[in-house]
Amino acid sequence: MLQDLDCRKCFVRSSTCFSDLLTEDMDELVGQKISTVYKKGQTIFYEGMMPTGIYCLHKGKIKIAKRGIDGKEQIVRFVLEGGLLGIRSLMGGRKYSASATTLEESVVCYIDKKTFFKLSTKYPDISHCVMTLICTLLEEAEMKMTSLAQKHVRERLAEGLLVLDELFNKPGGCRAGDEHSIVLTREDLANIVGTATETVIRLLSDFKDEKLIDTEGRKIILLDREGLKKTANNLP
Amino acid sequence: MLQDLDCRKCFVRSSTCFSDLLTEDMDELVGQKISTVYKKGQTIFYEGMMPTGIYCLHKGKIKIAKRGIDGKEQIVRFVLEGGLLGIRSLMGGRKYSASATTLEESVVCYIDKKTFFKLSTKYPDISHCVMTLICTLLEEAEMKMTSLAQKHVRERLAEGLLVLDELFNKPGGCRAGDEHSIVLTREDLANIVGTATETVIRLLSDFKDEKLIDTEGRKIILLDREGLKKTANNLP
DNA sequence: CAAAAAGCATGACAATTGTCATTTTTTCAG
DNA sequence: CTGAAAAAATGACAATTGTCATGCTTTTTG
Repeated sequence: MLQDLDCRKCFVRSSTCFSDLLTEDMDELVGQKISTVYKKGQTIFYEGMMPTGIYCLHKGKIKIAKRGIDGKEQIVRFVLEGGLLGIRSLMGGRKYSASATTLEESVVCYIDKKTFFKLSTKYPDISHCVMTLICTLLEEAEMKMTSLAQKHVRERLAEGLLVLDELFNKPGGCRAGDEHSIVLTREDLANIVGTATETVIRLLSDFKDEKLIDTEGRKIILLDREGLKKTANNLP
Repeated sequence: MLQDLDCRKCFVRSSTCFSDLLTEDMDELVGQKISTVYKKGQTIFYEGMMPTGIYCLHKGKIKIAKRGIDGKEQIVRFVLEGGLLGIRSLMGGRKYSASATTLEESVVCYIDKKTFFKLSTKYPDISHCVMTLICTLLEEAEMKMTSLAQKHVRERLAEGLLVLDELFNKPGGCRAGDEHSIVLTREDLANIVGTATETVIRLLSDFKDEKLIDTEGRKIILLDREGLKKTANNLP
């Protein structure tokens, strides 16, 4: 647990639902929230647990994944700095339907549901922000459903690489915005795209032969994003 | 267009977000809403259009489907009597990401977004109901993503039949609640499950040989739901 | 009610993808 | 920095699924 994180000075707060709070409410938030450091690979909450609040990601990267068939996991989405964890389950009044696991050392702030609901009742902007977020997630989920249902693995992998690049290397992002690279295990990639690890490895080799990507150990560097769009069968 | 539908007497209203309105607001709703009859196969809104309000389904069945690869459609969900159409797009302030098409003759009431937002601001229950609805849709979408990513077509089809049966034949539902049957084209089934029509046809023959289902023309009758659960690889 | 259209069924074959086994390489922790 | 553990790579083969072509049946509609 960390004592010295002050939301008032939090550099990701402007990109969260809590960007505009009155001083008194900000003080309450600072007093209530509990910040915790998680090491790489640690799990913040597990599928099946009942939420008692929400988590706001101060630093790090999180994967949200469901238990699938025979213990194989399905990665549903990622959360980056400034993002909320567990909001869908809390708002829907349901158990977590997926677990949240860190991809790297991360700092997470827990906000009690009582505090959160009090704030969201007082600030319509918070409710609105949460509603917009969940609507976006649903739209993305439906797009992904369509890809999974209709595209071949090769197309889905190309698409997945492009989506991950957009997500992890966006200009305002946390990392060197210039290099278009992705660092994930091939197993995680397989669990995003919905295929076997071996298939991902083989297809990545193909992509490499076709000069679409390059690899350095685990790291995948996108060389030809237009080419990837074509192989992803993404029209524009 | 229909003139004589009165929300105050609407027999599905109790199952909608508008179950409790003051008389004055109910009067306004009756005045504002526009009811339209759509014939089987007609489309209420198209993917890509900007929503200007929401639709409430008074009577009938609607499929919500996205344009996928090479014009193949992906059925994202169904809406039954009392359900809302286009709510995700309206709340998210985005274009429709899917189209809504009737599966049978249907009566749909259109509510202007101004009226809807006015009501939802006045009645927190409406906002809450909408939030819960969208959270449920997201949870379902993520489950479906996992199935599409991890299960074989055979398992997905068995699962799909069970889900459709739950949906269309629920006890309080509109149809003979006793017969567990599904009436959809094999193409629609393929577009739910994410496969080719021929594969659905072949697998349905297999299921018939295995006494899991029976068919009468287009109609599919579920004979052995426990057996279907097993072949769907659904544990409980 | 009958014609036209839409949907269903089936066969043959090819392409895609999964599985398992083994070796090599990279990553991580002490 | 180094050794153990995890991940990546590769081969061989089998199973699943998609595609195309064709004929038959059911459904729809005037």
